[in-house]
Amino acid sequence: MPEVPLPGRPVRGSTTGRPIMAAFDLLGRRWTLRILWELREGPIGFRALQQQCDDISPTVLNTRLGELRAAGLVTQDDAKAHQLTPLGRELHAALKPLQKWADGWVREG
Amino acid sequence: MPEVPLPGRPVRGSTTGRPIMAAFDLLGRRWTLRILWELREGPIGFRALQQQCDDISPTVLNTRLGELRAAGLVTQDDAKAHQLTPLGRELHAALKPLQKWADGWVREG
DNA sequence: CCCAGATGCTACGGTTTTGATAGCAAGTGT
DNA sequence: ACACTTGCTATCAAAACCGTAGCATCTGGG
Repeated sequence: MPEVPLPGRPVRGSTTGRPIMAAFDLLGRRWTLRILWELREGPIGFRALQQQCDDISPTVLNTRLGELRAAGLVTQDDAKAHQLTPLGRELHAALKPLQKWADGWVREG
Repeated sequence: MPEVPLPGRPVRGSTTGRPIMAAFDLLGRRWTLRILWELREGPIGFRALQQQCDDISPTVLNTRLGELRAAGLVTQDDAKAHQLTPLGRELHAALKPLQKWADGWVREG
């Protein structure tokens, strides 16, 4: 896995360690936002999640899940199902305004 | 420029045209979130913006600015300075909760 | 027990994105 | 005229991403 961004440490594109920069690095990777989004309904298996994500390639899905786990946003239970941690759920909540914005984008853009 | 995501049309990773999916595609490209963030203080020239963004390569910066313009989030004035449109400012506002979340990430993660 | 099908992933190779560096054309100041 | 800045493009290399195949494990019959 190519270096997981965490707050308090330098990340791709910023050496300051500012948390928002770590978030930008993490979320600026393809599929990351989408995966977080699709995890909102609770625990889900690898293949089911893959389908929810429009058949994302298993390579990338697995990489992203690893990053999200390392970042403390996702866990995997005994049955191998993936789900959001409390922290992950908070992030999902923080993305709600984004959805609202996107809906407005249609009309204005 | 490789296909700018817009709401209402298929994008990378989703054919539904759902606005949030277009947003995920756009924001899931490297540097996009950061650039929006650094534009918050008003009009800024290309090279100054480049420096704000930790010396992002001009190739990518220019590509991203083009995408953001096509998406209606950024404009360029007569003096070539780049700035957020009203829509862009709304998006920036919608990202505020993300910053707040990131600050909490430090403590919990 | 044996087989078929499902599940969680990993290996591999090719394509696309991203990036570093150099540098040009136009504008500014002196 | 001259140096310097600014906005950006060209070129090539590195990294990320993707599609496909397939292996190992598990589950549910029969």
